[in-house]
Amino acid sequence: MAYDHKHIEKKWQEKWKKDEPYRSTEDTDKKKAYVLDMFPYPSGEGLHVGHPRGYIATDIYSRMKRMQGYSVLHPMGWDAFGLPAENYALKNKVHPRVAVEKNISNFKQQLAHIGFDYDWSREINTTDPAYYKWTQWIFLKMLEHKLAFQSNEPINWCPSCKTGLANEDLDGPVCERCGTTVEKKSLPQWVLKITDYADRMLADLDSLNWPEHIKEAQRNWIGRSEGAEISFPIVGSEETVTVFTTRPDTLYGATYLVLAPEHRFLTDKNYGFTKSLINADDVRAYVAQAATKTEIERGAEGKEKTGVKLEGVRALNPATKEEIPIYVADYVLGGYGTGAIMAVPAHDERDYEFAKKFNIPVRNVVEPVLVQTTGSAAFRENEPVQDSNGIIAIVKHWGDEKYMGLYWSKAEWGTLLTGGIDEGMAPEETALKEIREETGYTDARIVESFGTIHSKYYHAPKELNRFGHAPTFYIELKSDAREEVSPEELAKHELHWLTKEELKSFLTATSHLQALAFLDSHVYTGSGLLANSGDFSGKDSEQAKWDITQAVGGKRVTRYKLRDWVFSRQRYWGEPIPVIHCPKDGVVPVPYEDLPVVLPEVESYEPTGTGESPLATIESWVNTKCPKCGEPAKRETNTMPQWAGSSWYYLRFMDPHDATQLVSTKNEKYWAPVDVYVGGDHAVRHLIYARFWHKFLYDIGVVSTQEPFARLEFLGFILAEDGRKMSKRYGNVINPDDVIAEYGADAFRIYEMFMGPFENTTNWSTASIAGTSRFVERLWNLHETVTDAPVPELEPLLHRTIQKIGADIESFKFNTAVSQAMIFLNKIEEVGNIGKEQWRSFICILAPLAPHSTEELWELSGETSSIHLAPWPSFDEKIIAASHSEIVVQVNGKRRGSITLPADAVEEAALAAAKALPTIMAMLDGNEPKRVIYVPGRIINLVV
RNA sequence: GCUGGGAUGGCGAAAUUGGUAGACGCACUAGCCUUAGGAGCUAGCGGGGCAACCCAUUGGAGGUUCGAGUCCUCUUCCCAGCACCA
Repeated sequence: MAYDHKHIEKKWQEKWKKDEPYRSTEDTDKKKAYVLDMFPYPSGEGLHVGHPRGYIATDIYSRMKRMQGYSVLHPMGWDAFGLPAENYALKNKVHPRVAVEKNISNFKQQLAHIGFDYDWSREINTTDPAYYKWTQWIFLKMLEHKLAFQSNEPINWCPSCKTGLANEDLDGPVCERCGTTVEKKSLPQWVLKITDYADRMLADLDSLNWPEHIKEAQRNWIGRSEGAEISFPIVGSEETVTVFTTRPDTLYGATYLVLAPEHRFLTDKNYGFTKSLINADDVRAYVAQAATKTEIERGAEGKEKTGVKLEGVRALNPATKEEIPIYVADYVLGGYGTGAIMAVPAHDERDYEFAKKFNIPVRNVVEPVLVQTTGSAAFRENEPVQDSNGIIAIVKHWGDEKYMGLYWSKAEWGTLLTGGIDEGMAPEETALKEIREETGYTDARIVESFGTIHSKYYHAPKELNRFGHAPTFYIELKSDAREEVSPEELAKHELHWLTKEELKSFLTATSHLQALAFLDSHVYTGSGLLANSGDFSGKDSEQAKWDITQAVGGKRVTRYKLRDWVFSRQRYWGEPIPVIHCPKDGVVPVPYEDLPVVLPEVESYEPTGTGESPLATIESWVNTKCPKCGEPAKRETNTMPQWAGSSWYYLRFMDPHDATQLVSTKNEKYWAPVDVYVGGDHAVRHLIYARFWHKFLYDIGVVSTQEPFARLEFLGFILAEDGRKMSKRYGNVINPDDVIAEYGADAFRIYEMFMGPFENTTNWSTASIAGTSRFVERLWNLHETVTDAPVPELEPLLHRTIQKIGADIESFKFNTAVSQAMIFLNKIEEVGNIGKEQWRSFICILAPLAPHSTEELWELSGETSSIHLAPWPSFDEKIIAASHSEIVVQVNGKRRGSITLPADAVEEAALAAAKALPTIMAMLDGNEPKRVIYVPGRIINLVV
């Protein structure tokens, strides 16, 4: 009889609902496994086939863990506060609460068809007052620990969503939700000091078993950089401009300062130094213009630098004691560092670009040091070194876009024009002289000087290491005027005219390649030897960094890109921020015993757009009494952002019904941390917020682990068959309900896992699901071939299959687990029957993947309890090893045949067997192999 | 530009971590079965050969090794994140 998926799947889904075999318990006799999905946002669109992929993975994983004897926590819940739900409700003219309830029940029904093992008794919903009581509780604790504070700093404001946003809610310069360009707006805001945790969040990333790209994204977002703050006095004033730089070693090359348009010296009229400003109007106009420009405009204009010089105001470079100009320019960001920089055009691309435009001097202070590591001139460590001075010149052809290359045939060595500097002769003079002597060209002009390139190499003729110091020039020939060259010079090298590209492969010395690089980019941003830097000249730039900082009274500081978390939203659908504003006592937290502050039911919850929350209009709710003095006071009307509830929900699953505490110590100790966390996207926001809250809860003793999620598995998306995202807009959405109705939940589950590696993004293919559907059918049909006695032929492969499927599920390689199952199934069909115990083992390891059909087959085999509570089968490595009897015979590393030998056969036996093969005999042609490499159980390789 | 990850048949992919490249599945081709098939079965599916076998081959170029998809150097292209962060 064919497999009737509709009937069988329904039968078991109902039975599991009734019997609750998946109830989680804090069973201290067992090891625990906490397996968690990123809980969904119940949108109105319902699920498409991409959504359940992660849920199927955790389902399979948790089912296996349960069978392996673990106490499993695999819960599900709903993240339902926030803008999407509210916007959906507004559009459809229903209350968000009603919309959310409806969407949740729709989601739950869809999930039920797939046959998940969730413990629904632990379901949570972030919009439930019993839940968000604890979200508010955490906020109050943060307030208590001064991690939550009020601020009036301008924040990102989305004019379409009518609310303030955190940096993390932006997609570049636009609101990630609606795509509207955000504005800057000053509003009283609640802010969380996430930056206090930046260092710990960065350091602890190393301890996490997470995909590298996600850790990297977090490192990027935290954006730690070490540098120095250095103060530049303003000439004729008491004021100083403090700049942040990661390159204090280049201080001697700082030839101007730049203030961001947002710098307080420019925006705050109280700063006296502006009195001496001659062109105040121009400056003010530039600042005003920059303020109206959105970040996208600032960035878009081809990054062409703009700015205005502060005429009449000068700063003192504390190292050189030179007076340098100050500019305002929008390439400096107000929000990072101190909002002011020292500009070093010689060693920073952006400063160089600006300096060229405004004709500001460029002073080289760091010179590259190269070590020749390849070729005959490779530097020899631990051998004596001799200093030498010479020049390097890039010489351009008088007519073509070609450059001079010299090939030294004796040394097999391609160079630019070089030459030693004679005592008392200027490098410039030397360069021109060398061109004349070595090549005869007389009509040469120095166009540019690149400073000195240092290089360590081995000088073969003298059998000595050299540390060369070479001033480097770019020289153009004005004509082909040429005098005679002495025959001995001519004999030494051949002259070639080469394009830049050709020169790149022609040159052998790394120092010459560096000279060539200067032609394209005039800016050297690396480290090296300091020059033109007073007492520090000649020192290593990296080592001198902090000495220079100290010498000018600067201080070493660490800066982050990460901004504090703007935590207020001027919208209705969120957790009310639990504070009261009292005219007398100021900000007063709502007493813990008064939590939760329940979101009031209202008729109109439209955002006002004025920067006030819609809650502000509900007088009866807003007006309250101060908990401290009892006088009339007003409630805070802002709500929390969408990410609040999801920042700690994984803790509530451990103990979802405790009305007296967030999570009991007993349960937290048992379940924490989350062993495997599965989801896509959210690489930065949710994970960084949750880690922040978790570390805070650790600090106040609520949780016992430093990190919430020990292991993270990243989920690849499923695209539509046409390669685009599944969306109503494109009409390419595949609904899992339809797929399941046609092929069954088991085939659907297996297909989603078989599509490709779990972290890969793949296109959905309805045609391909036929393969896994066939697999379930064929598996079903096999139960008629079960015999009493075990089939010996199947033993090795069965054990290998148990081993591989277990290991693959453990490491989230579901695609190869499925493939192994198919291989074994093919083998059973080939053999024709399977022993009863073998069959039971096989369906047991398939149970996590195909929970319905295997449960039915289990029952058919005479069992009365659930297969999902059966023990996971074990395997015997010896039986697996015994099957590896075929070993490959190679000649010179190429496969030429195979022989069958016991795995523990000695080399002599293997060699004899190999030699006996006709092909091998022919290839050896009576000779003995020169060498034999024998890897028992694998290969034997004969070298002839 | 920076950082991280990739590139293997017509397609999704696998490869015991340096040891038979292309497992498994899809699509395709031929045949069988069937009133019919978007069902099932058998065989084939890099190139050559009736065959045993031979040759080529993991984006490209070099290298290390008895042996390289895997390690090293250079290079091209693709994806993702960040991006005037000093």
